Amino acid sequence: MADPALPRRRRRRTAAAGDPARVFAALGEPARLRIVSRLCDAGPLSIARLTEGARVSRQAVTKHLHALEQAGLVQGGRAGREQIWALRPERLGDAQRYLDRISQQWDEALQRLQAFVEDDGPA
Amino acid sequence: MADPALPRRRRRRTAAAGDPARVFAALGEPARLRIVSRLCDAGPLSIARLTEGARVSRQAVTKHLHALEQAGLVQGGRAGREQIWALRPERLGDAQRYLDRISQQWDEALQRLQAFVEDDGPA
DNA sequence: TGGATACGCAACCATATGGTTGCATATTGT
DNA sequence: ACAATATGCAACCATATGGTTGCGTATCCA
Repeated sequence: MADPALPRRRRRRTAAAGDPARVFAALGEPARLRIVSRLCDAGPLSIARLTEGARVSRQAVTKHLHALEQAGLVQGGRAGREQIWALRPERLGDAQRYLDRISQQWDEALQRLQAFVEDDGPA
Repeated sequence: MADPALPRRRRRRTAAAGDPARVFAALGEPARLRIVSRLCDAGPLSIARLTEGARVSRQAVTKHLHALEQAGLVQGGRAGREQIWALRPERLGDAQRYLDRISQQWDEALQRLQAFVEDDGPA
Protein backbone atom coordinates (compact mmCIF):
# COMPACT_ATOMS: atom_id res chain seq x y z
CA MET A 1 0.00 0.00 0.00
CA ALA A 2 1.46 3.31 -0.98
CA ASP A 3 -0.97 5.27 1.06
CA PRO A 4 0.28 5.84 4.58
CA ALA A 5 -3.20 6.95 5.50
CA LEU A 6 -4.46 3.41 5.52
CA PRO A 7 -4.32 1.95 8.99
CA ARG A 8 -3.31 -1.58 9.71
CA ARG A 9 -5.76 -4.31 9.06
CA ARG A 10 -8.88 -3.69 10.94
CA ARG A 11 -11.12 -6.63 10.44
CA ARG A 12 -14.03 -5.92 12.63
CA ARG A 13 -17.72 -5.50 12.16
CA THR A 14 -17.53 -6.05 8.44
CA ALA A 15 -19.72 -8.51 6.61
CA ALA A 16 -18.76 -12.13 6.62
CA ALA A 17 -17.82 -13.64 3.31
CA GLY A 18 -20.86 -15.86 3.44
CA ASP A 19 -23.25 -12.96 3.44
CA PRO A 20 -23.66 -12.00 -0.19
CA ALA A 21 -27.01 -10.33 0.35
CA ARG A 22 -25.31 -7.70 2.47
CA VAL A 23 -22.89 -6.88 -0.30
CA PHE A 24 -25.64 -6.75 -2.90
CA ALA A 25 -27.72 -4.53 -0.68
CA ALA A 26 -24.80 -2.17 -0.31
CA LEU A 27 -24.35 -2.03 -4.06
CA GLY A 28 -28.08 -1.67 -4.56
CA GLU A 29 -28.16 2.01 -3.78
CA PRO A 30 -27.27 4.20 -6.78
CA ALA A 31 -25.34 6.69 -4.67
CA ARG A 32 -23.32 3.93 -3.08
CA LEU A 33 -22.69 2.15 -6.33
CA ARG A 34 -21.39 5.41 -7.68
CA ILE A 35 -19.05 5.79 -4.73
CA VAL A 36 -17.72 2.29 -5.27
CA SER A 37 -17.26 3.00 -8.94
CA ARG A 38 -15.37 6.19 -8.24
CA LEU A 39 -13.15 4.56 -5.67
CA CYS A 40 -12.51 1.88 -8.22
CA ASP A 41 -10.98 4.00 -10.89
CA ALA A 42 -9.78 6.98 -8.88
CA GLY A 43 -8.28 5.15 -5.94
CA PRO A 44 -8.68 6.21 -2.30
CA LEU A 45 -10.51 9.50 -1.84
CA SER A 46 -11.40 11.75 1.03
CA ILE A 47 -14.99 12.39 2.00
CA ALA A 48 -14.74 15.93 0.67
CA ARG A 49 -13.56 14.69 -2.71
CA LEU A 50 -16.28 12.08 -2.82
CA THR A 51 -18.86 14.69 -1.94
CA GLU A 52 -17.80 16.83 -4.88
CA GLY A 53 -19.09 14.34 -7.38
CA ALA A 54 -22.26 13.55 -5.47
CA ARG A 55 -25.59 15.32 -5.46
CA VAL A 56 -26.13 14.81 -1.80
CA SER A 57 -24.66 16.34 1.31
CA ARG A 58 -21.38 15.33 2.88
CA GLN A 59 -23.22 13.65 5.70
CA ALA A 60 -25.17 11.53 3.27
CA VAL A 61 -21.92 10.46 1.66
CA THR A 62 -20.54 9.63 5.08
CA LYS A 63 -23.54 7.49 5.87
CA HIS A 64 -23.17 5.63 2.60
CA LEU A 65 -19.51 5.06 3.31
CA HIS A 66 -20.38 3.56 6.66
CA ALA A 67 -22.94 1.32 4.98
CA LEU A 68 -20.32 0.19 2.49
CA GLU A 69 -17.93 -0.43 5.33
CA GLN A 70 -20.49 -2.61 7.09
CA ALA A 71 -20.70 -4.64 3.92
CA GLY A 72 -16.93 -4.93 3.86
CA LEU A 73 -16.62 -3.11 0.58
CA VAL A 74 -14.57 -0.14 1.69
CA GLN A 75 -12.12 0.71 4.38
CA GLY A 76 -11.37 4.09 5.85
CA GLY A 77 -8.42 5.65 7.56
CA ARG A 78 -7.31 9.04 8.69
CA ALA A 79 -4.72 11.27 7.11
CA GLY A 80 -4.44 14.45 9.08
CA ARG A 81 -7.78 16.06 9.12
CA GLU A 82 -9.04 14.02 6.21
CA GLN A 83 -10.61 10.64 6.23
CA ILE A 84 -9.57 8.58 3.27
CA TRP A 85 -11.73 5.74 2.01
CA ALA A 86 -10.43 2.96 -0.15
CA LEU A 87 -12.07 0.13 -1.98
CA ARG A 88 -11.64 -3.34 -0.65
CA PRO A 89 -11.97 -5.58 -3.67
CA GLU A 90 -12.26 -8.88 -1.82
CA ARG A 91 -15.99 -8.54 -1.25
CA LEU A 92 -16.53 -7.60 -4.84
CA GLY A 93 -14.81 -10.86 -5.68
CA ASP A 94 -17.10 -12.66 -3.28
CA ALA A 95 -20.13 -11.20 -5.00
CA GLN A 96 -18.74 -12.15 -8.38
CA ARG A 97 -18.13 -15.70 -7.26
CA TYR A 98 -21.62 -15.92 -5.83
CA LEU A 99 -23.16 -14.86 -9.12
CA ASP A 100 -20.90 -17.28 -10.92
CA ARG A 101 -22.04 -20.08 -8.67
CA ILE A 102 -25.77 -19.58 -9.10
CA SER A 103 -25.34 -18.97 -12.81
CA GLN A 104 -23.63 -22.32 -12.96
CA GLN A 105 -26.50 -23.87 -11.05
CA TRP A 106 -28.80 -22.43 -13.63
CA ASP A 107 -26.78 -23.98 -16.44
CA GLU A 108 -26.82 -27.33 -14.72
CA ALA A 109 -30.57 -27.08 -14.31
CA LEU A 110 -30.85 -26.42 -18.03
CA GLN A 111 -28.75 -29.46 -18.77
CA ARG A 112 -30.89 -31.59 -16.50
CA LEU A 113 -33.93 -30.33 -18.34
CA GLN A 114 -32.37 -31.20 -21.67
CA ALA A 115 -31.50 -34.66 -20.47
CA PHE A 116 -35.06 -35.10 -19.28
CA VAL A 117 -36.46 -33.99 -22.61
CA GLU A 118 -34.17 -36.30 -24.54
CA ASP A 119 -35.03 -39.17 -22.27
CA ASP A 120 -38.72 -38.74 -21.77
CA GLY A 121 -39.61 -36.29 -24.45
CA PRO A 122 -41.51 -36.63 -27.72
CA ALA A 123 -40.27 -39.67 -29.58
CA MET B 1 -33.05 12.82 -26.00
CA ALA B 2 -35.46 10.63 -27.79
CA ASP B 3 -36.08 11.90 -31.25
CA PRO B 4 -39.77 11.52 -31.95
CA ALA B 5 -38.89 10.66 -35.53
CA LEU B 6 -36.96 7.62 -34.48
CA PRO B 7 -38.77 4.33 -34.10
CA ARG B 8 -39.90 4.09 -30.55
CA ARG B 9 -38.09 1.64 -28.47
CA ARG B 10 -40.01 -0.91 -26.62
CA ARG B 11 -40.64 0.48 -23.23
CA ARG B 12 -40.16 -2.05 -20.51
CA ARG B 13 -41.44 -2.07 -17.02
CA THR B 14 -38.42 -4.09 -16.08
CA ALA B 15 -35.01 -2.69 -15.35
CA ALA B 16 -32.87 -1.54 -18.20
CA ALA B 17 -29.56 -3.25 -18.68
CA GLY B 18 -27.81 -0.08 -17.67
CA ASP B 19 -29.39 -0.08 -14.26
CA PRO B 20 -27.24 -2.40 -12.23
CA ALA B 21 -28.18 -0.82 -8.92
CA ARG B 22 -31.72 -2.05 -9.38
CA VAL B 23 -30.55 -5.60 -9.86
CA PHE B 24 -28.22 -5.42 -6.89
CA ALA B 25 -30.97 -3.96 -4.75
CA ALA B 26 -33.23 -6.83 -5.74
CA LEU B 27 -30.55 -9.35 -4.79
CA GLY B 28 -29.80 -7.44 -1.61
CA GLU B 29 -32.72 -8.85 0.31
CA PRO B 30 -31.98 -12.27 1.84
CA ALA B 31 -35.46 -13.59 1.14
CA ARG B 32 -35.24 -12.53 -2.49
CA LEU B 33 -31.74 -13.86 -2.94
CA ARG B 34 -33.01 -17.15 -1.62
CA ILE B 35 -35.86 -17.15 -4.10
CA VAL B 36 -33.45 -16.49 -6.93
CA SER B 37 -31.20 -19.23 -5.71
CA ARG B 38 -34.05 -21.69 -5.52
CA LEU B 39 -35.32 -20.79 -8.97
CA CYS B 40 -31.78 -21.26 -10.16
CA ASP B 41 -31.36 -24.88 -9.24
CA ALA B 42 -34.96 -26.03 -9.10
CA GLY B 43 -36.27 -24.35 -12.22
CA PRO B 44 -39.62 -22.56 -12.46
CA LEU B 45 -41.76 -22.85 -9.35
CA SER B 46 -45.23 -21.82 -8.32
CA ILE B 47 -45.80 -19.31 -5.56
CA ALA B 48 -47.08 -22.06 -3.29
CA ARG B 49 -43.92 -24.10 -3.80
CA LEU B 50 -41.74 -21.07 -3.21
CA THR B 51 -43.65 -20.28 -0.05
CA GLU B 52 -42.96 -23.76 1.29
CA GLY B 53 -39.28 -23.06 1.64
CA ALA B 54 -39.72 -19.56 2.96
CA ARG B 55 -40.29 -18.37 6.49
CA VAL B 56 -42.66 -15.65 5.44
CA SER B 57 -46.21 -15.62 4.21
CA ARG B 58 -47.29 -16.28 0.67
CA GLN B 59 -48.06 -12.61 0.18
CA ALA B 60 -44.58 -11.67 1.24
CA VAL B 61 -43.19 -14.10 -1.31
CA THR B 62 -45.48 -12.58 -3.92
CA LYS B 63 -44.23 -9.12 -3.13
CA HIS B 64 -40.65 -10.25 -3.44
CA LEU B 65 -41.39 -11.88 -6.75
CA HIS B 66 -42.83 -8.61 -8.02
CA ALA B 67 -39.73 -6.80 -6.83
CA LEU B 68 -37.56 -9.31 -8.66
CA GLU B 69 -39.71 -8.87 -11.73
CA GLN B 70 -39.23 -5.11 -11.60
CA ALA B 71 -35.50 -5.74 -11.59
CA GLY B 72 -35.90 -8.01 -14.60
CA LEU B 73 -34.63 -11.04 -12.73
CA VAL B 74 -37.69 -13.24 -12.95
CA GLN B 75 -40.68 -13.69 -15.16
CA GLY B 76 -44.03 -15.10 -14.27
CA GLY B 77 -46.75 -16.87 -16.17
CA ARG B 78 -49.95 -18.69 -15.44
CA ALA B 79 -50.56 -22.39 -15.59
CA GLY B 80 -54.08 -23.13 -14.60
CA ARG B 81 -54.67 -21.80 -11.17
CA GLU B 82 -50.96 -21.58 -10.48
CA GLN B 83 -48.59 -18.79 -11.23
CA ILE B 84 -45.20 -20.05 -12.23
CA TRP B 85 -42.11 -17.92 -11.83
CA ALA B 86 -38.92 -18.55 -13.69
CA LEU B 87 -35.48 -17.07 -13.50
CA ARG B 88 -34.34 -14.77 -16.23
CA PRO B 89 -30.60 -15.15 -16.31
CA GLU B 90 -29.84 -12.17 -18.55
CA ARG B 91 -29.91 -9.67 -15.72
CA LEU B 92 -27.70 -11.88 -13.63
CA GLY B 93 -25.27 -11.78 -16.53
CA ASP B 94 -25.55 -8.00 -16.59
CA ALA B 95 -24.71 -7.83 -12.91
CA GLN B 96 -21.78 -10.15 -13.42
CA ARG B 97 -20.45 -8.06 -16.26
CA TYR B 98 -20.82 -4.91 -14.22
CA LEU B 99 -18.77 -6.37 -11.40
CA ASP B 100 -16.23 -7.58 -13.91
CA ARG B 101 -15.97 -4.13 -15.35
CA ILE B 102 -15.35 -2.27 -12.13
CA SER B 103 -13.02 -4.98 -10.92
CA GLN B 104 -11.04 -4.42 -14.07
CA GLN B 105 -11.03 -0.70 -13.42
CA TRP B 106 -9.62 -1.45 -10.03
CA ASP B 107 -6.85 -3.54 -11.54
CA GLU B 108 -6.01 -0.81 -14.00
CA ALA B 109 -5.86 1.69 -11.16
CA LEU B 110 -3.45 -0.59 -9.39
CA GLN B 111 -1.30 -0.77 -12.48
CA ARG B 112 -1.31 3.00 -12.80
CA LEU B 113 -0.23 3.22 -9.21
CA GLN B 114 2.59 0.79 -9.83
CA ALA B 115 3.72 2.74 -12.86
CA PHE B 116 3.66 5.90 -10.80
CA VAL B 117 5.70 4.34 -8.04
CA GLU B 118 8.27 3.01 -10.49
CA ASP B 119 8.49 6.35 -12.23
CA ASP B 120 8.39 8.80 -9.38
CA GLY B 121 8.95 6.61 -6.40
CA PRO B 122 11.96 6.23 -4.13
CA ALA B 123 14.99 5.99 -6.37
C1' DT C 1 -72.20 -28.72 -6.99
C1' DG C 2 -69.17 -28.07 -3.33
C1' DG C 3 -64.92 -28.17 -1.04
C1' DA C 4 -60.12 -27.55 -1.34
C1' DT C 5 -56.37 -25.31 -3.53
C1' DA C 6 -53.80 -21.21 -5.47
C1' DC C 7 -53.78 -16.81 -5.94
C1' DG C 8 -54.78 -11.41 -6.16
C1' DC C 9 -55.93 -7.16 -3.86
C1' DA C 10 -56.13 -3.87 -0.29
C1' DA C 11 -55.51 -2.11 4.14
C1' DC C 12 -52.61 -1.67 7.80
C1' DC C 13 -48.34 -1.46 10.69
C1' DA C 14 -43.53 -1.12 12.46
C1' DT C 15 -39.22 -0.25 11.24
C1' DA C 16 -35.44 0.82 8.12
C1' DT C 17 -33.57 3.99 5.06
C1' DG C 18 -31.89 8.13 2.92
C1' DG C 19 -31.68 12.70 3.45
C1' DT C 20 -31.31 17.05 5.78
C1' DT C 21 -29.77 20.74 9.23
C1' DG C 22 -27.26 22.47 13.18
C1' DC C 23 -23.46 22.47 15.93
C1' DA C 24 -19.08 20.75 17.96
C1' DT C 25 -14.27 19.24 17.17
C1' DA C 26 -9.81 18.60 15.06
C1' DT C 27 -6.38 19.92 11.76
C1' DT C 28 -3.97 23.06 8.63
C1' DG C 29 -1.63 27.18 7.42
C1' DT C 30 -0.73 32.16 7.83
C1' DA D 1 -3.94 33.04 17.72
C1' DC D 2 -7.20 32.76 14.03
C1' DA D 3 -9.60 31.67 9.98
C1' DA D 4 -10.49 28.12 6.85
C1' DT D 5 -10.97 23.32 5.97
C1' DA D 6 -12.56 18.50 6.95
C1' DT D 7 -14.95 15.87 9.59
C1' DG D 8 -18.00 13.80 13.50
C1' DC D 9 -22.31 13.57 16.02
C1' DA D 10 -27.10 13.96 16.94
C1' DA D 11 -31.66 15.17 16.10
C1' DC D 12 -35.19 15.22 12.97
C1' DC D 13 -38.18 14.07 8.94
C1' DA D 14 -40.47 11.84 4.94
C1' DT D 15 -40.80 7.95 2.59
C1' DA D 16 -39.73 3.21 1.34
C1' DT D 17 -39.73 -1.38 2.74
C1' DG D 18 -41.03 -5.80 4.49
C1' DG D 19 -44.34 -8.01 6.81
C1' DT D 20 -48.95 -9.18 8.27
C1' DT D 21 -54.16 -10.12 8.08
C1' DG D 22 -58.64 -10.30 5.92
C1' DC D 23 -61.31 -11.21 2.15
C1' DG D 24 -62.60 -12.05 -2.63
C1' DT D 25 -61.88 -14.81 -6.95
C1' DA D 26 -60.46 -18.43 -10.04
C1' DT D 27 -59.38 -23.17 -10.80
C1' DC D 28 -59.20 -28.11 -9.98
C1' DC D 29 -61.35 -32.34 -8.64
C1' DA D 30 -64.33 -35.77 -6.34
